[in-house]
Amino acid sequence: MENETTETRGRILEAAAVVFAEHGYAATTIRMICGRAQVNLAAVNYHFGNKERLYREVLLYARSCAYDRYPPTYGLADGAAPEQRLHAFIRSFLLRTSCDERNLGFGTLVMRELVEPTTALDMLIDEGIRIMFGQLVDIVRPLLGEQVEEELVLACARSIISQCLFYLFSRPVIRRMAPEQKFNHEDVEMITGQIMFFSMHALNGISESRCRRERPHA
Amino acid sequence: MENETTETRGRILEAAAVVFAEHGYAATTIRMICGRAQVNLAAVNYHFGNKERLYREVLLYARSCAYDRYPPTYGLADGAAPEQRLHAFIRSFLLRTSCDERNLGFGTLVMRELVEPTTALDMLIDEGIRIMFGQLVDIVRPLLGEQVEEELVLACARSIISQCLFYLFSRPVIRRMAPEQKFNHEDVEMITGQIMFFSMHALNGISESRCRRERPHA
DNA sequence: GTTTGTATCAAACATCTGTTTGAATGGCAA
DNA sequence: TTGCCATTCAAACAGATGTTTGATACAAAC
Repeated sequence: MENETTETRGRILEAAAVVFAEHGYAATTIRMICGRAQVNLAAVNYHFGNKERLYREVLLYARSCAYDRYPPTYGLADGAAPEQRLHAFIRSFLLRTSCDERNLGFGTLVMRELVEPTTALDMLIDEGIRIMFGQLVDIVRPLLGEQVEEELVLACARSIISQCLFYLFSRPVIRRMAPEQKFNHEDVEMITGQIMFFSMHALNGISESRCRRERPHA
Repeated sequence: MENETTETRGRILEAAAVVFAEHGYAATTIRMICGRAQVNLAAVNYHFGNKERLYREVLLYARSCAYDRYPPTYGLADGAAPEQRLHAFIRSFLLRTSCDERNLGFGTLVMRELVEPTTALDMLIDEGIRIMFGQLVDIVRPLLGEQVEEELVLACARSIISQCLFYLFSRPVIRRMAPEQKFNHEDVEMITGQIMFFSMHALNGISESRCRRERPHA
């Protein structure tokens, strides 16, 4: 055909991302996807083999879309200070997993995969989550001062990433308890600020208390 | 029959909680539940009407079991200090949502409901989540010092509850990245300690920085 | 004993599911 | 043209799903 990947294949991929994100793997039917993509029912099995393989390709496709738009260094200058690097990490994470249509529901797809793991979760962990968390750990380490145990760095990194995940997982609740929250770019800036505010106070406090322990009554 | 609620009904309720927690609403079949409960296929529709009404009753049943075992004041003496109250809140939250079989998968059920809301989510929010969060806010407020804006209290409460939710949502990932973590009672104590460590440093830092702003150069 | 109402059961129901099939289409090289 | 190949399509497939049905069992009430 015209392209190496046919147009039909692309339409299925985009439609499937939206439908899988909205309903989850089990509740999504191939008929929903084909209806939205306006292609024949058999097209999914022709182009992707079966539903599960389509789902795996959707995960990879949505992830590459979201990461292309919002890489972990989004809006960050070279040689920035650790605090700025943390700010950029949190902000790009929130943007990448936000409901922005052009992310193709990446955040929601991963969220669902975490809650109801399929065989695709290992793929996501090995090729994405592990790297992402490692980057955060490298940002947090210098913020905790010198000679800090790695276990403490990991615990702090978990505390920080958990605050980012909160606004991913609790979106349905927040939407009902605080409908004014819209999760647009403006809200992301504010949420980034709140997470930074809380976390930097924690990191600075931990760092200081450890200095005092090293050199008491100084 | 012998009891006001028949034995069959109870068996279905317990079996359904486990199966719904394990597979989610859509992927759970009535045949799975009845097979596990060793009752006839028609028993679900006889005792509960249909699958959705059974699911709602399961949510309420699992919640009451989990809250009976681990109330928000679990292990807390009267008149305890705010910091101890926060410790008890975090610990009971983690225990209540842990994988302990006698919680009937309450944590997992709520987690799934958050990710894929049904009409039952409103019920959970109005009768549970809102109250739980309000209790946390009341614990956090005195820890931030006097005359602090309510919006800041809410943001800090969100930062704290998000760390607790992390160990609920990310369990599948943690299980694969750090298999030594078992989420038993011992691990809960350790995780509680880590969340307290990070959060108290944050709260103290925020509280102090605001005092300094009130009385500069004091 | 007869009736009544609750509870259980095997079987069937209509519908929806993912997948397959075989024919039709259309572009392209020989 | 002819043959070839990738692609699309309507139709059908077998199996699973939630739900219903009508028969049966059984204890209590009359």
